[in-house]
Amino acid sequence: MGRPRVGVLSRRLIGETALRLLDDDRDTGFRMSDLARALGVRVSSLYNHVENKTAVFAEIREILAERIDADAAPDPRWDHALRNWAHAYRAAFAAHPSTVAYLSALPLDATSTVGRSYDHLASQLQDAGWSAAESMSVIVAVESFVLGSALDASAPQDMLDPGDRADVPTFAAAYHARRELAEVQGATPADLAFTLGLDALLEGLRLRLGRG
Amino acid sequence: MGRPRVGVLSRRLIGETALRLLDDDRDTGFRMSDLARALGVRVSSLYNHVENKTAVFAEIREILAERIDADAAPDPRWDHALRNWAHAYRAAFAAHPSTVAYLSALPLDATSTVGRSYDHLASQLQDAGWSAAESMSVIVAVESFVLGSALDASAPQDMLDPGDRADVPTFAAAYHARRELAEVQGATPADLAFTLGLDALLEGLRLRLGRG
DNA sequence: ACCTGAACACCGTTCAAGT
DNA sequence: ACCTGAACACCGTTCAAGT
Repeated sequence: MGRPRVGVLSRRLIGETALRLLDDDRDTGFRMSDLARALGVRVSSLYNHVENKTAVFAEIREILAERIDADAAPDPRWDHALRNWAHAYRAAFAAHPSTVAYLSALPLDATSTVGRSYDHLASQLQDAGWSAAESMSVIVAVESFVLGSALDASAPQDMLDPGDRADVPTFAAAYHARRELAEVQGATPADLAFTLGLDALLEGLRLRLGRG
Repeated sequence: MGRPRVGVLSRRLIGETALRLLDDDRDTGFRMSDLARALGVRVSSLYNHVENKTAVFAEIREILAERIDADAAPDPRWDHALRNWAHAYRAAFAAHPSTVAYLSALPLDATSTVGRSYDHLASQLQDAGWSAAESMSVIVAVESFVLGSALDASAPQDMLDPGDRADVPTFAAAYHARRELAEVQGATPADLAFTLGLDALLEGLRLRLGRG
């Protein structure tokens, strides 16, 4: 066949296709051969655009990072801006649960888009009175919470279910109470923990800033 | 060879050895063949004790969970108990950074030891005035933060380094300020974010409970 | 009940050949 | 510059044979 007249592949297209495959089949991940088939191409062609499979995941993260950056509504109040960012961040993962396990394993890096989000938030935090060093810690702390919550949310629903274990009665009761409360509120149990935790975290941060 | 007079392998021993291998070589993970060699045994022997490689990771988690449960100092004050648990949790991961990526990908489950920790904490939280449903959310929120922070801490030190990028000046300055502050305090940047975030989270939770 | 050796299966990656 | 086909390499897992 040789080189096609018009380029059929690109790093971005490969990433988008891989993301779609992950969404379609939550359990099994994707194989490079799946990816090639979905793109109407042979496996070896992929390697003209990505170094290896890890680079495909990195591209997926870049795609999600851009979405987060675009979706996070700016707000003049630093705590609201942080909250919006956290919600957009988590929503991106919630829309693609099966990516979480792969992306969280990739060490965070300062890719272009991620770096830009950091830059905006750091400015705003420092304007509000946080020191330069603290502003980084605040961002990383919120991001850590979001990532951990996304991992929790991506786990199978009944993964914590104590079932009929008699040795942990309080845990079992609390587990079912949380599940029922979530159902009533039309949310998932993971949503409840995320909202509760994020609100508490931001409240604690406000308080700390207020104290100087 | 056939069956040895005295059993040389066990699920626990396999897990402990795998944990040691992960500690020794941070980058590459371990192969089942590495594990067998370290145990003085052939690969196929392992499968008499573990179903597959994932089960080895599950055993590692069980080992760490027991350590966390043993190390978390109880305290009559619910917020201190939570804080001690969070610190023990993170310390376990800090001692074995290369496990974090693997274990965080394993969905949380209610293994015996983890379930027991949950049970104790849930009791204490409810005694302090949290509802049953809330007590679960509080525990999950704190655990999510710890896990996310552990992922952050396990990433290479300079992974966020914006380097000489001119497009993100505030981020770059904040990044270096945090690094210097950490050095002065004899901690890692990840430690600073963890402590700041955990304190804020607990402070926010105290406040929320106080408000009813 | 449990270790061994050999084979299998799967899949990521490489590379010379082609246009 | 980029797709193809074929081969390679690595490694997790299985299983009949042995004690």
